[in-house]
Amino acid sequence: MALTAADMANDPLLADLTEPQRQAVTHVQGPLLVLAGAGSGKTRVITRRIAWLVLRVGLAPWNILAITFTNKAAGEMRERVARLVSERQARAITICTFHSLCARLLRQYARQAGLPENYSIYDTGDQERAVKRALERLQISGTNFPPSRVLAAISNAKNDLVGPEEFARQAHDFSDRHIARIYHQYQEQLQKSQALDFDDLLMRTVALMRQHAEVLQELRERFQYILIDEYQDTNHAQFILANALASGSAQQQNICATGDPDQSIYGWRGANIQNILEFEQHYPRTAVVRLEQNYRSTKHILAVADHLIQFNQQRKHKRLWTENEAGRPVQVAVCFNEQQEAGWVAHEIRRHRAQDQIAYGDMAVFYRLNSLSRVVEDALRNAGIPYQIARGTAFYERKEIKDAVAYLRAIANPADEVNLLRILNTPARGISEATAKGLQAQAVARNQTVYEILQKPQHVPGLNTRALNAIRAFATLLEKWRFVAGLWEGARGLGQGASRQAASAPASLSTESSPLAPSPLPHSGGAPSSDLEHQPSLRGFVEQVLRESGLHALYKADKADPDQERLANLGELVSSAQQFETDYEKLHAQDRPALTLARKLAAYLEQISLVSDQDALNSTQGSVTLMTLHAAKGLEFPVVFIVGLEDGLLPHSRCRDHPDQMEEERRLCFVGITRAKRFLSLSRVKFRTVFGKTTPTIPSPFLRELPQASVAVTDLSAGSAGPALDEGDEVQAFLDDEEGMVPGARVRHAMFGLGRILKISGSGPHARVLIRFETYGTKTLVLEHAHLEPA
DNA sequence: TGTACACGCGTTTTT
DNA sequence: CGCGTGTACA
Repeated sequence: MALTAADMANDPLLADLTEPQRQAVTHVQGPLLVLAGAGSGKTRVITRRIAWLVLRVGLAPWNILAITFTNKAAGEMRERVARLVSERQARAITICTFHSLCARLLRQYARQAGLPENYSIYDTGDQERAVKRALERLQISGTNFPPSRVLAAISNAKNDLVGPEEFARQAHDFSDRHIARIYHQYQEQLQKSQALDFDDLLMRTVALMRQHAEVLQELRERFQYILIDEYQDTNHAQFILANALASGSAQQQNICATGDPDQSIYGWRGANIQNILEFEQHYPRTAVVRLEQNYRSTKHILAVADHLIQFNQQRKHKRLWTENEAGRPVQVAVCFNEQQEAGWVAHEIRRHRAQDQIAYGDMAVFYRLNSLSRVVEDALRNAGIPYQIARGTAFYERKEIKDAVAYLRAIANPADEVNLLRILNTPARGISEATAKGLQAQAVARNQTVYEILQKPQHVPGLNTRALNAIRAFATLLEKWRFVAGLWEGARGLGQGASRQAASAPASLSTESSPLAPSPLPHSGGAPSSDLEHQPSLRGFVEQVLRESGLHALYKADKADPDQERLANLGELVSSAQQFETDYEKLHAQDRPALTLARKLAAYLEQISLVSDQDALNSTQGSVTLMTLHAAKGLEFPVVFIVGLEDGLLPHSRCRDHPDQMEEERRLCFVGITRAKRFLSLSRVKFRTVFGKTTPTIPSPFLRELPQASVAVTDLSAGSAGPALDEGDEVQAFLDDEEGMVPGARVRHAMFGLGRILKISGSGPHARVLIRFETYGTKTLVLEHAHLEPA
């Protein structure tokens, strides 16, 4: 469609956009790549584009699929789109993460995917338990193959769509061959438990599409327009998935990717930056739009970010620019130790509030490691500054919550052994370790699930009456809950995989407005409680389970927790169930079959599995936000503090000697810097205490890479109490290129003669120089002791 | 079965 | 340093 300039100026969807932004919004046919620099109005472009497709092109909302990186981003995008189109239309658009899309598709096409509709989703904790069980079964020592490392290997394989068999074929060294066996056994465990891990969600969806042409066809017809945000952080499996959906015909390929290679920070998690760099090769007809004007930050902040990122070698050249005011120079604070650093941050926060009238909610503190939050928290608390934190120990990872959720998971899917075994004797109900082992052994011997064995424990050898009674009581309890939830198998043969038949209904992918809604699946066969009127609410059900399981009593009597914090957390879980139920009922008000307890429970469990910490962050204006640099992606704050700019921390020590990872660390720093709108402070400390050990630090090399004209250094370390500082530790030591000791300079050493400096790391007495000598090769020397002379 | 203590271990970042 | 796990005891 041909649009005149006048058309555009008059269209409220375009009027306030720049030329490149308009191009991105109005491009309709064929692949589109939007390379959006930080703060270039990407979200605005995406939401306008969706509105454009719906309102101007006339596309049906349910033909649009928008994929975001977090659930929170999805929610916000839906909200912003709803303001442009109607509430109802916005609801019909599929906006979600890759993982929740897959979770829903796998439930919708459970039959074709070879899955029960009520499969469990395993989180990291569940995965570790499953790996441990696999190790046990294989008689492999967990010390040589730590579950976390094994899981990382498995996860990498899955992200590359490499299954156990192929992994085994490719495994050539000792370690890989063992991991191959563990991988295989791990999958068996999951299969038996009817559980999927995060990576399986993607992998199984790809498999579903590959094996069922009719499903793929249906999905292609449904999702005619695909938008993927944060494309630089997609992995191989996600690429394949998106590509499969978008490749209906050569004419179609209505795929729009937005992202910024400079903000790719999830390489360690399998993200493949090549996906975005090679987008144009994948889709030859791609229209590329570059958004390089920044609307977010001051000139100084942007100069710092831009200067830093230019140090990355493997990068498409790009320059960010802004018409915003120059603002204040970026502060670099040198502190004595982390207490002083945190105290300084607290002080600055109060100052910004008093002097600049900036609300607490408009300020944030970023750090590389979650463990660094503690000191900052203490300081803010002492200063009386309210804060919220993207928690390191997530709500759903707390013991008591995992216990409670394990009950719900086991009720929904009794085949789920990890969760069933977790609750078997929690709270203690007379089922000993030995008894549990006996049950498991019997399950293996008879090739049945532990749940099935629980139903007829009399066949398990070596159980006394007490154990038998305990088991029967527990089994009865479980069945009762399943009955209440409408999941009871009733007369269906218990002997032949009853749990596999258990009918929990899927969380439907579509809404009432979709004509392509899947036909309602048969569910809750015959259970009397499928009568809506007589079912308890989800909230009531959760309360019932907490009460009757004894969990409530257990934590009420917990002497190790005098403040009853755990009990309060259980209360919070009940609230979350209620909150979910309210939202869910509103969303599915027209869809009576979706309102059964069984379906609510399944949907609730899915949400719990896929929700992340940062989704819980509320943007209330009342408190300062603390989070990791990774979590900061996609956000912005008028005031930003980044703490811990030290070598080994940012960049992290594991990245040393890995140029690729080093560049990712620089991007991470770049992401943090570009979150700031008006004020930015970077800080480092001279002595940091880690694991109770205080050690001198080396400044982050990134500090040397900042443009001096946009930086103001403050040294707070000198006046502080504590061990005397070295005399030579000057304020600007890390920024100054003193005495001509800069990379590239020629120098003379008393013993090694002439050479050229390749690199300098650190400052003051700890600075190290890497020199290539003409006759002695390359050496690293301590600057202080080397007594170098300019040559 | 529950409690108490010692030891040892680990710490990147997350859907 | 702080947590969780594992072991020894009551």
